[in-house]
Amino acid sequence: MRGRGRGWRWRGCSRRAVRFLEPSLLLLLHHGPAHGYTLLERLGEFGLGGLNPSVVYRVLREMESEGWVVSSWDEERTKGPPRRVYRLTALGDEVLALWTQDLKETRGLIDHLLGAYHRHMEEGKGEHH
Amino acid sequence: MRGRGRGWRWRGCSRRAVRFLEPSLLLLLHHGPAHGYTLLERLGEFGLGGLNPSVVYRVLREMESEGWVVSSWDEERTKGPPRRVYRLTALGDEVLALWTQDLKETRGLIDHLLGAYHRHMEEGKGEHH
DNA sequence: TTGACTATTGACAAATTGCACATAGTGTGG
DNA sequence: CCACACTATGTGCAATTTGTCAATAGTCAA
Repeated sequence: MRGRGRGWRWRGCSRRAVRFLEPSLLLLLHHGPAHGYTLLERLGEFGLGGLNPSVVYRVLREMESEGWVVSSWDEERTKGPPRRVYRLTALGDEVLALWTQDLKETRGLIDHLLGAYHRHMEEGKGEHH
Repeated sequence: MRGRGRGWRWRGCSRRAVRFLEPSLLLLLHHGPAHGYTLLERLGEFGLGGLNPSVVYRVLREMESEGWVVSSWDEERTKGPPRRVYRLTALGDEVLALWTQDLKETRGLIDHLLGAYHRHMEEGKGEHH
């Protein structure tokens, strides 16, 4: 059903994207308060473009229920319906720091994997037994 | 319910581990055929120790149904019940190569995120607004 | 008043993951 | 022989996570 090409790649990319959603949002909010919709658009900067808006809004509400961010309705009415403004809390600040630790560990794992792969490729000339 | 400490960390680690399971197994099998149980133990080398065996066996069977590996029962009886021997297929070899590409992309995302974080920390002295 | 665009939310199906237990062979001590 | 520990794999289901579709709602312009 997902022989290789699309299925495989889509699966990998999508799940990867979701994993980086929280730290990306926290980082964006570290620059200052922002609307959900704005965040949604700026996620492209982190390679997370094209995510389903529902997913992003849901994660934002979850982060609020964790106390990492707080939201309030934006008073100034521009075009469109009322918008939520999210801003980082002190806890969210800490969590972002923890996330960077986690990301460093993850990068370490990746480096180890890729290192082992390339070493083995050079030794064995890419042959598998 | 998962205020911060354990819940957060466990969640992150466990899910991360599972994400690296497939490439790790493929890489281990790239060195040569192996039993599921052996693979299970050697996963520690990639920081994936302590995974529930069921999870690993399940992924192995999934990879077989994808055609990335093939298995057969080991004839030589040692201590314990019959064991499956898994070996990589040519397709599995290709998929491993694709996985390394994916891992490199992922590392790129992480680098970008961490880079942005540290740059912003230096500029703004770690203050959030 | 219709349609397009901005913004957010809700509900439910589909996929993934964790866990507890089932099965099964072999070796060891009493 | 029996109980137990250790090796090895597999099954089934509950819990969690993720994807998708549609609902709501305000503004603007033709």
